[in-house]
Amino acid sequence: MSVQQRATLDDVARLAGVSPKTVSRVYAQREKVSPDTAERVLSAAKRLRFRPNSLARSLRRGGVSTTVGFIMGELRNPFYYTVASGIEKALAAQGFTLIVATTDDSVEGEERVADTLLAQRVGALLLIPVSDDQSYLDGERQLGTPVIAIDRPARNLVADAIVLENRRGAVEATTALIAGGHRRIAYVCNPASVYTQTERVRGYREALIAGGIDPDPRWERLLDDPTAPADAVIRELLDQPDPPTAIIAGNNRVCVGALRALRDLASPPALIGFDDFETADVLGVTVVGHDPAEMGRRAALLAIERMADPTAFTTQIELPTRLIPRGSGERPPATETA
Amino acid sequence: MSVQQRATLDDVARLAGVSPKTVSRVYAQREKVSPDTAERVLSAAKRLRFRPNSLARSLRRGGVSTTVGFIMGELRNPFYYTVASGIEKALAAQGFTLIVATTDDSVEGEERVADTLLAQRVGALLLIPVSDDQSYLDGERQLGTPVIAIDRPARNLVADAIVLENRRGAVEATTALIAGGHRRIAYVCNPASVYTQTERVRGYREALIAGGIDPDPRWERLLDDPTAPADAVIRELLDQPDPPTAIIAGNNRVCVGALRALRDLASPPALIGFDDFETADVLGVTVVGHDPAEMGRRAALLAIERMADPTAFTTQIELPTRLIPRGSGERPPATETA
DNA sequence: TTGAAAGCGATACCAG
DNA sequence: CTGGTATCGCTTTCAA
Repeated sequence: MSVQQRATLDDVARLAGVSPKTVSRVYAQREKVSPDTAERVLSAAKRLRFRPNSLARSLRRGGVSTTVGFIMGELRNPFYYTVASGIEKALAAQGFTLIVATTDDSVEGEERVADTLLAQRVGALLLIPVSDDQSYLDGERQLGTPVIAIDRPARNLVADAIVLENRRGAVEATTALIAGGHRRIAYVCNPASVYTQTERVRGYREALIAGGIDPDPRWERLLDDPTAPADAVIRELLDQPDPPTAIIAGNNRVCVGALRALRDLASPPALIGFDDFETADVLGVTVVGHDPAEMGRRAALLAIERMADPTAFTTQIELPTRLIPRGSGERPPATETA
Repeated sequence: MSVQQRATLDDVARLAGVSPKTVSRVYAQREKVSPDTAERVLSAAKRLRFRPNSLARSLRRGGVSTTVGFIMGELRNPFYYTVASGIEKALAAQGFTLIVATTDDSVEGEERVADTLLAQRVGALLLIPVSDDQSYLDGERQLGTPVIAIDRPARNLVADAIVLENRRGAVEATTALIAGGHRRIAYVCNPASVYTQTERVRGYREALIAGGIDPDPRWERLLDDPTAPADAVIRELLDQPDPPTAIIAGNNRVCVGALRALRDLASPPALIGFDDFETADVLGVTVVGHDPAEMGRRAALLAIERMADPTAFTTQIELPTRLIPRGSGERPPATETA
């Protein structure tokens, strides 16, 4: 079984009886070639099963890269992959391909995979920051590789960012619970020391104060322990005297954990989750929803724009959230004397 | 704001006072360089923020590609992205990067993105076949690019495949329902004309016959209409006289649809889904589970193996499924006279 | 409209 | 152990 050679541009040129450059022109958009020769070239290319090598094309200094890198925590997280899906679609529509790399949400992982991606000479780098310091990317940025942070802004780095209106979303959820008659409203999240959560916690507290309620640490569970199971945390929260009558889950992980903890309760507290998830409607879970795919799409479009002009000013784009009532958030507080 | 140049291997060589080839050796594993010069080179590289260009490295004829392409239907489908996650992890562990491309489950899409990926000179191509003819990849395979089909075998192409024991899983589910006293057991899937479903339907029918029950078209809904909402199909199924007392959902989409249709029923039929999903335990759904991440991992490992030796014989690997009882599948048939 | 020659960044071959 | 030289596949001047 003989392994043949791959046909190159020169092979095509030879067969078509033209110069390599002419073949190149045929494949380059908006370069003039007489229709006659173009056809000769194309048929030769077809005969040889020629496929232009985009590696070689990108090699040239300042050559156009056709790839974009995306660094994410892990592919199994619904939020992450939905963002990835939005990115991929938007890129593909413009002829770019997506290289994904995951960090397992670890700080070392982030820098390591960034290195790999940059070695591939991606035209732009999209990332959901894990580390609280992206200054290691500054050299690359100065070299002209645009960096776009998603979901949380980059730290110590000039970069565009696409984030959510986290604070506003939290205010809306909290206000709705207050309007529903709740006074003891808990907020649970894990991890807590990330941008999205600090913003959401801030909104939660602001809304409490606006509603005439003093924020109380007893109702806050701001964890930073990847191993802490959310359902256990929720159970502990509800086991205290004077338990909260409503819970806001800071992300979908915690929300699913809360569902596990609440499923067997006779009169469960109200529950509002952050981030929508596929079976939330079946489960009747009220959430602060947003559109992760749209985040990805916007990030990809911005990346393409920046690749065209890396010197432009960077911006931070905030995407809206909206409260989606499905039942769990509309439960009234259990009557005290029941 | 001046855009600087990226440091090259030659720059590093110049600064370290050695030849380019020596720098190259430092970065190539298992090439002998005196520790003294190696250190000089590395410090020079660091000063210049040098990052080897893997594009240039792969350009050389027979050069080692560091990328693997994965063609999938769409990134939002839990099954697909879990597979992708397994692939990515396994690849990253060995220094490869993953390029993903999605087809929106369309036949034209598959060939189009395969083209893009091959233009990137991926070292191997993994795909979940959509088209029923992958012969368009044969040229590339002969050129030495291994192709690995996941979930369903490739058609008209010599390629490795990693699939599930679909038939066995369907037999197990059906047999369990029969053992539970069910006689009218429905099977619903959409799309139906894909390998996994034809296998599962076959297993379903075999198990019925083995249990002394004649397969009956009235209980089969083998759809091929992407727009048909699963919940409507289930409702229609249950509305007929003499409705089934148990339903097997051929994939997770249909299963979630079934949940929507069944949620308000007083005495819902038993339900077993194919494919596990995140909130299945919360919802108490019995499923024929498997491990999509493991499929991805195995596919990636096989790809790496084949890249090292593309002339090896191809194989088909079957991965096990297992019935996970969670309640919905254990419901007894409603008493006829209730 | 077409072609010749140089070069992108790294590696392999063969000497030293 | 180290260094020249050709080369991978394509694109960009600059001429013709």
